[in-house]
Parts: sequence; C-alpha cells; structure tokens
Amino acid sequence: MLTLQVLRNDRDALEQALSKRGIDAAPMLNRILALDEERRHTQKEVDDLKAEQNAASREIGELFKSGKKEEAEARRTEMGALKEKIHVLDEHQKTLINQQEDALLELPNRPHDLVPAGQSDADNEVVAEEGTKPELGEHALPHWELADRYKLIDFEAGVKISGAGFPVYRGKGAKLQRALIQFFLDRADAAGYEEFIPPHLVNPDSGRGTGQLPDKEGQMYHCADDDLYLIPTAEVPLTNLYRGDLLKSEELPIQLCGYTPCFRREAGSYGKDVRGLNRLHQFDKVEIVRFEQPENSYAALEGMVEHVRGLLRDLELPVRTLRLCGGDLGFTSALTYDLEVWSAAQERWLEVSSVSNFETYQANRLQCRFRNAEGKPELVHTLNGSALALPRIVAALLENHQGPDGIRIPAALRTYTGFDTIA
RNA sequence: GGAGAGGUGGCCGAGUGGCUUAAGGCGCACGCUUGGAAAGCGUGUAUACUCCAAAAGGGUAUCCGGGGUUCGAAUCCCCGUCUCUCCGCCA
Repeated sequence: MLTLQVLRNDRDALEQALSKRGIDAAPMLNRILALDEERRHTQKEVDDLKAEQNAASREIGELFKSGKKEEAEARRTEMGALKEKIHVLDEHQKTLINQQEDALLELPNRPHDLVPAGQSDADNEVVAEEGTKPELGEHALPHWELADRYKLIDFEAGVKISGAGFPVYRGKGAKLQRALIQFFLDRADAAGYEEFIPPHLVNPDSGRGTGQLPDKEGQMYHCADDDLYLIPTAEVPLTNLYRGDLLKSEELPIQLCGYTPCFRREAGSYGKDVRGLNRLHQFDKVEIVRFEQPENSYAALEGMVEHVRGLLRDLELPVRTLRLCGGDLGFTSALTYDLEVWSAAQERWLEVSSVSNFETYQANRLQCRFRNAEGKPELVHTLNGSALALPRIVAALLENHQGPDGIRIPAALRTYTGFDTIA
C-alpha cells in the first residue's frame, strides 16, 4: 500500500509512473486526496470537541471534590449535546478512514523508473542471456514423458489422490526434489541468508501484510473453519516475521530464506501452460527475503538476481533475465526481474524465479520500520525472490540433460543426489 | 474440547472511577563529577494522526483488540483474541 504522504507530495509524478501499468490512476488519486482532506478537517473538528470535553470533565471533578454539588450537576447536564456531536463526527471520521484505506488498497505500487512501459509479457525487456541451448535432435522428449519413462513422477496417482496439478514424486524423482532443496538452501546459507521453517498456514493479517489479501484472495486455498490460508509462497510467512516491528538500523539488512511447499489455486489456467510440471497447485520452492535500508535496496536487488543466476549456471541451464514491463509487473512490486530457463524439448522459456523490490509498499502494510540516522521511524524496503522454484527447474533439467543413456545430473548437484545419471 | 487465572511503556512492575500529566525500578542517552572509569547526582527517554508557512509549541488517540456504561474509564460491563495453569484428547 502506498503511503498517503507520497500521494500528497508527489501526486503528478505518481500518476505518470502508474500510467506505465496501463492504468489511468487520476480518478482514484483525486478521490483519495479528497477523502484525505475531508478526514483531516473532520479530525480537527472532533479533536477540538474532545479537548473541550476533557477540560469540562476535569472541572466537574474539581467541583464535586470541593463540594459544589449543584454547580457540578448543572455542568453535567450540559455535556449531553457535546457528547452526541462527538459521537456523530467520530462515526463519520471512521467511515472516511475506511473508504480511504479501501481505495489505497486498490492502488498498485509505483513502478521504478527502469520499468519499461508495456501491456504484456511480450513487452518485457531482456537484459541478459547466457548459456547455450542444447541440440537434442529427433528423439528428444518433453519432461512429462521423461518423468514417466524413468518413473520419476506419477501424475495420474496425483490426480487420484488430490486432483490435477498435484504430482506424486517417486524414486529418483523424489530424491531429485530433496537434493535441489538442499542445494538451494546451502547456497542461500552461504550467501548469508538465515534459514527458517515457517508455518504453511497463515492468518488473514499475514495475507494482508504482504499484499495477497485482498488482491489475490482467489488464488489462495482457504480453510474456512479456522480462517487460515495455505501459503502461496514462503514470502508470506517470512516477510510477516517482522510485521509491526520497529527495527534498529544496525539490524539491517535482514536476510532470510526458507523452503516451503507452495499452494496455488491457479483458477482459470488451461492448455499447454499446465502440461506436466509447467503449472501446479502444489510445488516446492526456496525463497530468499531481505529487509533493507532504502538507499541499499536496489543494490540488494541486483545481488539477489546474481545469486539466482549463479544457481542456474551451476545447474548448467541456459538462462535469460527479464525486466518486467509495467503491464506485467506484479501489483505490489516496484521493479521485478524474472529469470527464465530454456526448456529444450518444449522449446520455450520457463519462468523459474521472480525477484522483486517492493520498496515501502509491503512495509507500509506490515508497519515494519527502522530508526533512521535522525532517530525517526522510517519504513524499510522489502525484497524477495525465488531461489528457486523447483518444478520448472526439474522440467528443464530432464529435458536439457537427456541423452541416449539417460539423464545426466549436473556436477554441482551430484553430491546431493548421490547419483550422476537417471537411467 | 472443559475449567480457572492473566495481558499496563524497550523490560520489570504499582495502579478497584477524577489526587495518573501511568508511581517506582531496570535499561538507554546526555550532562555534572573524575587523572580515567565505576558509583553518585541531575536531565531526558513511546507511537500514530493532526493544527501551525516552518521551527518552537499545541490538540487528539493509544494500558491486548472491538463495543458499551459514565460529565469523566488502565480501572466497571459485554464480545473477541492471545498467554499461562489444571483436566480431557493425542503423533
């Protein structure tokens, strides 16, 4: 959620920046600012009346104490009208605050200057590409056929147990999952990210803290009896660890990582996008999260992207880095880099990581602040990135490293898998 | 799931309707003192919103959250929530 301060001080620049998302924010901005003005006016009024009430109550107390009963009673009966006025204005102010809050929640984050204008993923900017696409020849198989041939994943068993999008990993397929998780966690640890194992179900406050609620309510599984949400990413519990906190500046940066399964309803998805491992309701991911001083957050973002690229390099997968355009940028993000790996049999790029700087957008919802050099509380910047999401990595590993004698495990992963080929 | 006890500032803790502008202590910061330190003494020590061109300085709110009673609530009442203790169930 954007701060009111930004709206008040920087309205025109904000409108300009938001236009990169392809939205006309002017009506919303005007509405919020009008509500703000009315709210402040109402507050002044109600605060003055309350001051009057407080003073009068003190006087009445004094009168009772000094035995001037009649005078006190007289003052007391006068207070009724004042009370009623305060009550009415209080209610009005509450309504205004709620309307303002609701409107602010509908406003997405302000895109960074680097964000290119654009409508869809076709307008994303490729900022780097590395690695060579393998030549597989005639007999190359897509990962879902490889998974079946080598008995790595049983999609049909998953359908029986749960439904489409819930794969069952078995044998070397299961071991490969565990190896990748361990590999990613070790590398995050080496890069200074402290490991956490958070809850996989979170309350609505946490959903709101990172912005999943109310924006993406329909994408999360919800346990209605207990009002808990299955996490769509470890970002939610990890970032909420610091909800409501006032940090000391020397505590920053805070670097966290965690492995969790992720649950997504993916309502409305269909076709080749959901074939095999391309899109699932449950998948595994290691997430990295940072809390930063504002002046460091963009350097931190670059560092996170480099960290993820390093993982993909060691998995010997061709990778390209995209800077998302305004139309494709997530609601809460100011700048996002997507990392994609080449899926050699499907002959398409698959998104495996999304690394974002949210600036103060999440921190404002979370009320996560630090004491700046002047000793004043100031909102931190939050960042996170997948490092990494497993399913599409597995898809690319199987497809790109397939050969006549089976699937080759990249050297960096062999100590984790305990085997060097799947045959 | 049942019964009971609780939730007060960064921390501990007093506080049963106005004498609370939340006592007292600890911690922290600054000053005095000192050759230097400690001790001692003194001063200060929240957050949000808001008024004022700004600074200085005001106002309002906040004692887990929400609602209520009252001229006036940390204090009384109701609802919620969390923690602890006991019982039950249980990997």
